[in-house]
Amino acid sequence: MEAPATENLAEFLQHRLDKLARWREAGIDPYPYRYDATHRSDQLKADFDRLAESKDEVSASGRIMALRGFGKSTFVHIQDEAGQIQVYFQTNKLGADVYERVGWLDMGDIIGVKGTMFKTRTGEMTITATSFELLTKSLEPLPEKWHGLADKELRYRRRYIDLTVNPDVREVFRKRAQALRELRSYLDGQGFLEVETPVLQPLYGGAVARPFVTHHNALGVQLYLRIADELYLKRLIVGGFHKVYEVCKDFRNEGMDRDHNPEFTMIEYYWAYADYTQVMELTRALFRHLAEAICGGLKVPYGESEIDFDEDWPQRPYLEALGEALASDPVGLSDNELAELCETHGQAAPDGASRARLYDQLFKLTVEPELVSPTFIVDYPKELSPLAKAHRTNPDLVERFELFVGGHEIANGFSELNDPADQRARFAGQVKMRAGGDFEAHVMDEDYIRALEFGLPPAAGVGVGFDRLVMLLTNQRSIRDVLLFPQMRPEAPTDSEHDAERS
RNA sequence: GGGGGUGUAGCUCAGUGGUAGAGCAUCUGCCUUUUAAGCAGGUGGUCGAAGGUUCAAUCCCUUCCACCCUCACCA
Repeated sequence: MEAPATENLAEFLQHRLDKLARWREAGIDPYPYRYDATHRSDQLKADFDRLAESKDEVSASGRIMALRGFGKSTFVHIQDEAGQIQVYFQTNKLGADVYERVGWLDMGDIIGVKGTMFKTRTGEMTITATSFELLTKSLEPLPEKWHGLADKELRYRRRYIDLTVNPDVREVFRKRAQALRELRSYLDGQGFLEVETPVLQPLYGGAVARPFVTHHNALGVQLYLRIADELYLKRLIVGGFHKVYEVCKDFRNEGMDRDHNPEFTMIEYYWAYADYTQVMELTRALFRHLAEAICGGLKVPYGESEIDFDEDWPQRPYLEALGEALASDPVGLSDNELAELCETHGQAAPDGASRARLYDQLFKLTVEPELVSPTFIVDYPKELSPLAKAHRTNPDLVERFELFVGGHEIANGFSELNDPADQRARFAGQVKMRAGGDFEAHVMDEDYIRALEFGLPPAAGVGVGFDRLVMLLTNQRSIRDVLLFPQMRPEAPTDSEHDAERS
């Protein structure tokens, strides 16, 4: 165990250990095995009138979050998953011997209480204890009770404390679980089959990103943690499933910021015999369902503004949206002119940037920040999308959409490219970019081409950034606030650990 | 990687080139319907780390570390 940093902490720990010893000396195990409470705190409150009237014996368990002693009586708030309930200990109710043990309790201890319900003079619903048990002794101090734990680093590193003292954090993760549940039931209801595909992949693909690399000893091969599930899910469409989806943990070996964590959750769904207009409609219906289920309505507060999932969701062609923002047709501009525009909009393009890349940068600078209410940007240039099918009316474009909400990209989908020759050519283009130093470009995936040669029916698919969706639904501005344990730099080893490593 | 910020008691935060502060928590005492309990008295600090300047550094300088914000990278 880590040594206490200061005298104060050492003293604190010693006091707790002394009390722990007192329980043991009294023949009581301070870490017993189970406790069966009759009620949760919210149930006691909801059913209070009946319970107070009948004087039925109730029991509850939880962590002591407040403790006020008055000599021969003591008030305690215990907190369970649903909230807090007050407990009242009195000498003449418990007897002097049992009441003495109340003095062995501390903030943070976990106890079980039996008693009956009543209201104090100030009207608070309270259990008056007829007996109680220590369920777990706590040896660490809780943070300050009024301000809670505010330090973000400590909140992320010691999420268990954050969850204990900050109830709204618990609420965010309840909503996250609810969103996932609703998403599954919605897709299941639409006839989608939930599947699981490999996290460890011999080739990575389906997105433009650098992978985490690992090694399998038995096979003696290099493997990659998946960056996307796309190519496996489409193989399943080849295999005859009509509608599949996966809740995918993906891994990308890239920078971290407010919108990016190296591991994150993507929802991908693929629908055979459908095109991108149909998956757009499905995505819209899914998001509206989630907003209603999680937020209780289609108008969702987000920061200073509000996101309205109820309005029509406009579909704006990529080049048209870009053209409007630039006040000239981007197709008619030379690469040099595009690069100059990047500069005038505040950010120079990297040297030798491809045309698609210049478009992309201009789009991010001018169009993307404006897309607060849900908007589909559709029909992207081909170079940006090596897995999307060419547009049925314009061979320079692909049938692809990205959904923007709150200024962030939330979903991305397209009519799937199913012509094996075209796919091979696109992969070849990617391989060339890769040879040119672009480590994020796709690699050639022969097995995937073979699957297409076997025959992928017309299909469309979507990837949804689930963490970002949860950010919208819970009004959080950082991805770290919707991940229970966001990626952090490992803590520096303590001196003792350091010594242990050296010896 | 660039720019900005933060780091002082367990927690939330003040503060100063000359022996370190508050509130809460903690400890002791009093108190049987309290509730940010109260009253009285205590304990608790390598002022993120290492160097430097200085008679003297928590404060000024340099470097480093962690975290936050921002830009870049990143579908």
